[in-house]
Amino acid sequence: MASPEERYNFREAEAKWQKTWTANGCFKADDSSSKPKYYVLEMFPYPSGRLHMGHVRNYTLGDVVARYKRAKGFNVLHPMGWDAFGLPAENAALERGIHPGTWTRQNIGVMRDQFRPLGLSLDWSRELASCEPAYYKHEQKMFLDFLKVGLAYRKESWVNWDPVEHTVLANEQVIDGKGWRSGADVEQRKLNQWFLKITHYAEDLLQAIETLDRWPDKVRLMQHNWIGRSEGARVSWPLVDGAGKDLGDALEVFTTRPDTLFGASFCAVSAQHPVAAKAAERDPALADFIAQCSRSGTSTAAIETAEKQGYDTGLKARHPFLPDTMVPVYVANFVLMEYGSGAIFGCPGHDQRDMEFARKYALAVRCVVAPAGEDAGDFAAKLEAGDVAFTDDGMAINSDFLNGLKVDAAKGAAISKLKALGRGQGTVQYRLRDWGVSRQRYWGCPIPIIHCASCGAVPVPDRDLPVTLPEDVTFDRPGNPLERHPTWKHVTCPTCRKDAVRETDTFDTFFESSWYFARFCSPHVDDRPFNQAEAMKWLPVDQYIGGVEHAVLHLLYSRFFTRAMSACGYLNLKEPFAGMFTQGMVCHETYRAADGTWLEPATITKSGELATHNGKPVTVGRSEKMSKSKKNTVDPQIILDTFGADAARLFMLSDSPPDRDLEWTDAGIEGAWRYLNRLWRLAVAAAEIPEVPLPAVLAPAATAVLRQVHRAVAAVSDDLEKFRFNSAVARIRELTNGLAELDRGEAGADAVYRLGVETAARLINPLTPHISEEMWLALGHTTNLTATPWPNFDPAFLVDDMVTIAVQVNGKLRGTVTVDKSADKAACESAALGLAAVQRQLDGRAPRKVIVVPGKIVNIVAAP
RNA sequence: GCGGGCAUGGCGGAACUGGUAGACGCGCCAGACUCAAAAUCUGGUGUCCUUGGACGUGGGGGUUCGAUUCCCUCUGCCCGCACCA
Repeated sequence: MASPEERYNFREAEAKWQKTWTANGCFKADDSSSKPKYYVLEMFPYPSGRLHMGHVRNYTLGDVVARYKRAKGFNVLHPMGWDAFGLPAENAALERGIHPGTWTRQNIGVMRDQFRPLGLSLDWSRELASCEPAYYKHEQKMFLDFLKVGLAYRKESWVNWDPVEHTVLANEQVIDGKGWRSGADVEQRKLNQWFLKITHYAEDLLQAIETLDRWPDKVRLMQHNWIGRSEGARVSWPLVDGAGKDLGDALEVFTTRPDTLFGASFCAVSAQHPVAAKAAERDPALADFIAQCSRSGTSTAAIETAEKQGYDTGLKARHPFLPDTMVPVYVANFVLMEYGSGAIFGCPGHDQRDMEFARKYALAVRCVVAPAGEDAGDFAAKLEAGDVAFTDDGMAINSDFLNGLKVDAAKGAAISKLKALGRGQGTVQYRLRDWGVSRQRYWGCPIPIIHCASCGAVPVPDRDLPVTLPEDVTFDRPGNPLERHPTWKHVTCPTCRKDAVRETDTFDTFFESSWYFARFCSPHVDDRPFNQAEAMKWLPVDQYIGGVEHAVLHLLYSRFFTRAMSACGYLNLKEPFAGMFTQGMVCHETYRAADGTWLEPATITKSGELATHNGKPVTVGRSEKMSKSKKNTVDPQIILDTFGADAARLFMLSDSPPDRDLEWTDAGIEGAWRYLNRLWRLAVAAAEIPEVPLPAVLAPAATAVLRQVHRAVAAVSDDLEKFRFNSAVARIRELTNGLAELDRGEAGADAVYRLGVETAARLINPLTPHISEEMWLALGHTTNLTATPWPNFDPAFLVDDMVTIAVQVNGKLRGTVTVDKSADKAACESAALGLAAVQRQLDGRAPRKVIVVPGKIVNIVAAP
């Protein structure tokens, strides 16, 4: 049936507006604008070839911000690109024989096409793909600059080596000590790797977290803990051999508890510590023990709970304060080479790990700190007989010159003494390690270095950049194709012209994502990564949006890169992201058949509480993150085809706060679709009303709705500013409910109705851009909403003349009274006391006390 | 183990700095329109008893005239880190 109530034709409308926006260049960031800038960025996607609901949510959130800020008069930069290097492309090559580059570029094409129907306000003219030489050549240059200023270096380090795949594995790729794909036992190997000196900025990265006031506290805390600053002391313990002879060498130890030095009963070094290696030369059993420690990976939870084990080297260490006291030196499996100096001193009384170790190897336990208010002697006796270390604050005992000092004071005194004796000093230690960027992979950015037998590691000269990946590679054998390519790596040394080989490692793919936000500011310059003036104009990103899974590494690496790029003259900036928002995941119920296999939502039939699959009952599991393995995914393509982009966007925005997980439901998307039709009917009705100014005199009902219009503008603006998109939708729905209920026969009601529908269209435009443009057009406007400023509100309409206040007796609600907004306390009180319900409660008793908060509440306290 | 977060109707969620708990939506119930269905519209919907009340924001306690909101404690779930000396 064809009538004004005809359902909204999203297919036609959405395609039309997408075309119009593109044709008019509505979303191009204007480099010469005088408006204030606003840079909105969502984390760029990996081109997996398929859009998923997580993408839809992520880019919708960013789009709301971009469109809102544009309406608020900002010159908005909202670009899009592809995080295009990475392992899946190599897996595709392995499984299907397709070249990683071909696969990746095909996927980009497919995904770009999938993005279009979402109606995102993106500036596609700045699109980039990190796998193209035009992009990655700049990071090769940057890396060489980092090398020059000492922010990049090469060192030997321990890696997880998969002997079957001939490759290094990331910690996440090692499961129970075995390679994730090969299943082979992972070995600890020493390899020459390139590192970026992120630790150079440890303190600055930590301090500057304070300035990131528009980041979630959670993310700031995670970064804080990741950097892991701890204050302590380096203490040196002169080494003595088994016969008591000084070796002229000292063991460097890091401790946060120099106040407990008098409780020391052993020292321990890591299995990878030089002292261990040296001692093992004369002791095959020790060598075995060390080998055993290296074999057990350092990454899995099982190993972390493993029992503490040690091996006595036979060496002794001389106590820094007590020259006549010696303690044994162990090699221990729980001491990490990468932290501090790879060696510790053990004080079993005041460290639980040391306590366990001491009990196992029958070492002395000596109490040197006792809690205030307890008898030191009794406490010490109990502690030394038990298995639990005391780690709280207290008073030093049995500790010579430290006795009587509280822990903090004792730490200071111990450090002063160490310094005076030349045996140590106060120091700050970080958990943060330098960033190892070498990967033994093909599909990444080549590291621009040439290894020459006589000149060492030589940077590729500028004139020879970029070093591009060879196309003719095969993946039929394990290992890195660059390594076994017949010609690619064989070159002459740029310095001495002798035969040399290229570095065959490529960069960690976090490298590309650490600076793409700057490239977006001037994506077309060729001789530099970006134009500095342009970058400084747009950066920092005003609002960055992405998943919390990148809360530590990607964000920390980008913060580091921004500093490093500044150190090399590319920028003059510390922090790349002024505002950060982490969105929740998209979840769905899970379904399992009787045999335990997962079933896709589309194959489930539901009637009431019962769910079936082909007539057989199905177990409905809890809602979990959409994943291929649990088959609980919903294909955005199907949703877009069935309901359109606006419905998908509206549902994603309205059902949950954006930082929380969202549960995808059929009912939800259908509800969103129904609302769009409701909106459209309002627009069709309003379009019939001629555009006239609001009359001076309005009927009370019309005034009330007019008030509602202004309130909605105020509330929605505030909600959008604060990322409360779900609440913004609720406010708009309240407004349209009010409009639908308005009696149009009353004076001025038509004009208010029209204004209300127009306002609703403008308010919902950032959320559902297509239908709002269509409404705007239907209402007779010749301009686009993309170019229409955000509506204003009149604060006078936000307050009512009369206010309804709650009346309580003894804190319990007994009724409400409506009084003039300027009513004083006495007036409120007498109005409240006039309520029948109040009198009934008082039952003749006089109020003992009356609390009046004007405009809010009257609470009458009656005698009990 | 350490650190952080969350807990509100059948469901998703709202409630600004302590002041009418449950906005808005989903679902459900009843009715209207229809030959019928869909769509749409109207009304209802925290729980328990009879109008009027009583109870109610994970459990227990506290502060307050008044607590979803602040404090203590317990329970459950989620996330991060994980022998970091």
